[in-house]
Amino acid sequence: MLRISKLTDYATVILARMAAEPERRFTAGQIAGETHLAAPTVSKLLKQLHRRALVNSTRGLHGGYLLARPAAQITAAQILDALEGPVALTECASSESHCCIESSCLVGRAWQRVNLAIRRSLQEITLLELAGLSGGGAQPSALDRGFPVLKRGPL
Amino acid sequence: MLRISKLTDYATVILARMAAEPERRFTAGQIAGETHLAAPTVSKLLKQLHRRALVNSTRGLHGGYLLARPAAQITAAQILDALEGPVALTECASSESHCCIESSCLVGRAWQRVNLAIRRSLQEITLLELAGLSGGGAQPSALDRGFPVLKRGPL
DNA sequence: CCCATATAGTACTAAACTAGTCCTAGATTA
DNA sequence: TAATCTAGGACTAGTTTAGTACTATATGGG
Repeated sequence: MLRISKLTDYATVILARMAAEPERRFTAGQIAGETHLAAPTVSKLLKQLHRRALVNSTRGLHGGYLLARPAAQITAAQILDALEGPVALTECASSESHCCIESSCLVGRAWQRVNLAIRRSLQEITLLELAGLSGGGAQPSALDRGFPVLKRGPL
Repeated sequence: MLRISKLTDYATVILARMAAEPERRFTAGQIAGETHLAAPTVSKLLKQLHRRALVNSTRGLHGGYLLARPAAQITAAQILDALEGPVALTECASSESHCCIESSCLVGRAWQRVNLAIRRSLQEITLLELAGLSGGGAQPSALDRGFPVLKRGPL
């Protein structure tokens, strides 16, 4: 039903790999080898993640990539936004669209709210949890505590 | 970020229109005219909705379509399933896929859970709410009561 | 100074999917 | 039996996605 693109999925795999060794500087080739993803694809995605400030990069010999901030501070929503942009569930849910049936459309607002709800849920999921590193501490993760993922509260 | 196809969106528009007059038998042409959607598209979608048992049809003169059950008993999840199938957020979240990086993939399970969470939220939204007909009674809708949309409870 | 190793950015191609159209067949009723 | 409706499938054009290739730029070591 709902889908994220393969590339976005790959990006989470890449970021999860990096999250597992936060101190290590990875080259694109290393990540490709260790995740079994194609090298050019990994490279392309890392560039994009860099542009969106999810990873830091250093060029040249001994260069590579590092997470821009701790995995606990990177959310699923940020990753999706970085790769797929602020696209919405439906076209008319995006900012400046004007679909031609707008006047007779009863549904638009409802989808927007569903959309917002899903966004919120994705904002509560961190890379730490996506990477399966949430630790099992006293503080259960959004994914583990049964569920929100969505928070109660005013829309 | 997340997207449903235009056709799915159209389908909700169609169903919402029908929900507004539950007693009335609509022809495909009427719905097209009243929603400003293209007639062949409406026809195609209604056929599909019929196959998935969301609407009843009668052929012949004075034939047409009716909702198969009250709008309150049709959920957003059912509509999405009818049109887009049980596709999942990622490929590996679907039933019988085996992606080649499975062994080194840390992320799969997490996406599956996110996926499930979103499904649940969609199951709580009825066509009545999508159509903006939820009435404003004493019982606030899933969309209006601030939010779940996701229910607390074990995953 | 020059070369090897990295990332940065852009352009391009092939494949897959989506949206939309058209045509033929079957059912119902006046 | 003719008119009106749905059923089903085939087909086409357009868009999006995934993947590749190429050039430019930065860094550090011999």
